[in-house]
Amino acid sequence: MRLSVEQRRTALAHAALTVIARDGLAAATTRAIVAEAGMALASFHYAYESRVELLRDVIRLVLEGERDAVGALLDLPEADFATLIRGGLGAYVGNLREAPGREQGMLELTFHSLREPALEGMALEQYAHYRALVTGLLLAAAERCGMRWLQPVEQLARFVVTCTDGLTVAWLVDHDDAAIEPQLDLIAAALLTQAQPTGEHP
Amino acid sequence: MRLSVEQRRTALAHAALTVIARDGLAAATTRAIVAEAGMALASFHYAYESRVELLRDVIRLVLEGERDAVGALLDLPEADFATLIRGGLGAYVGNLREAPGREQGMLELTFHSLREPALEGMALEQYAHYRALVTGLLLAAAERCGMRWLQPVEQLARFVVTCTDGLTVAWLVDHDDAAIEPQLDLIAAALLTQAQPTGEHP
DNA sequence: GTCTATAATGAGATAGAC
DNA sequence: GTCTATCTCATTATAGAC
Repeated sequence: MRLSVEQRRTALAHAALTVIARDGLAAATTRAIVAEAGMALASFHYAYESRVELLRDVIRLVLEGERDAVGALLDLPEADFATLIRGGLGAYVGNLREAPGREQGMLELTFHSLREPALEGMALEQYAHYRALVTGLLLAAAERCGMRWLQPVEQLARFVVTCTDGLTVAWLVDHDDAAIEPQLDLIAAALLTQAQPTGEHP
Repeated sequence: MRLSVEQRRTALAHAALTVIARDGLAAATTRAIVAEAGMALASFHYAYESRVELLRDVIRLVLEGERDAVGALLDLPEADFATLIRGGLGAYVGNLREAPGREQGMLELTFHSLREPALEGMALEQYAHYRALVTGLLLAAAERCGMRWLQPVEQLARFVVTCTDGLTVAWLVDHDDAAIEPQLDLIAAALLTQAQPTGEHP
């Protein structure tokens, strides 16, 4: 069948993400990727200039997917503020447990971006995106519950991303579910100290 | 000059660590490592069975170095508890700023260990070591100030390692020194809520 | 547009002279 | 023990037939 360059690029980026999540970035050679996509090796270079050009698209692909996933979350359930915050953190861990290879793959891509000149700026873009998403969630949660944040939300979002990154590494290393819980409690408590009722919803 | 196998292994592990910190794990080929060590390629395989066998030694080398470095820290200065905790976190960030490539390299090694069957268990060993070191520091700080921890110190140590990992990723991505500070404050505050005076030092 | 075949390079590992 | 030279394999990328 005949595919447009755009279709081929999309298919390859998806295949690459699959391979990266399953086998790691180092194993995501062009050969492994085209095998996953069911294409001939030459088709890769017809669609992409080089492997790093594909990796840029992989990162952007994931960021788009996350925006959609978080967008669906913005319709927050009825719950008290503490439950909402703690539940949000728990939801991230749930996602991590469901797709650990994917989270590890994204961190591998981040580190690779930091070493590879051709990917300069991609890690920054990635993390600016993460923080923007969390900022949106923190604002939505506060509004939902008539609370306001006591320091710039961007700072708190950065703290949340820091914590989720750390939790990701820890869980990937030992898969210790029980050990995650008290950490989530500590993080949630730290966030709660940075919020107070607006007074508009008495 | 003639070197014993042991001397050669040590020299190669040190050279490997240098290359990994400077250029990344992916660039730490056997060729790059022997070049750094000023050896011939064949000498590598005289000392080591394979590349992964060397990587095991690299991880162990770093862990030993950290034990020594932390050992020197255990003689804690006279200071109030909050200052000590906050200062300890700040010290880690200082180390990160001084040797960012090294910290990135260690995370790359961790992820590589998780993907490479021949390195199975190394990541666990690495993180058990990190947590043990932090546990020692937390206990020493509490004792120094007549405080006791309100939950198992191992849990708190795990939380600290989680946070430092997250901070490492964040700082490696954007090198934003200013943005680190409020996060350290949040983390330190979270820890302080988990300690109280023993009453033995009133 | 798609494929097979192949170039060009760099990797880990080894043989064998000294 | 140490070296040069080489093997073998996997990689990215390209040429050129269809």
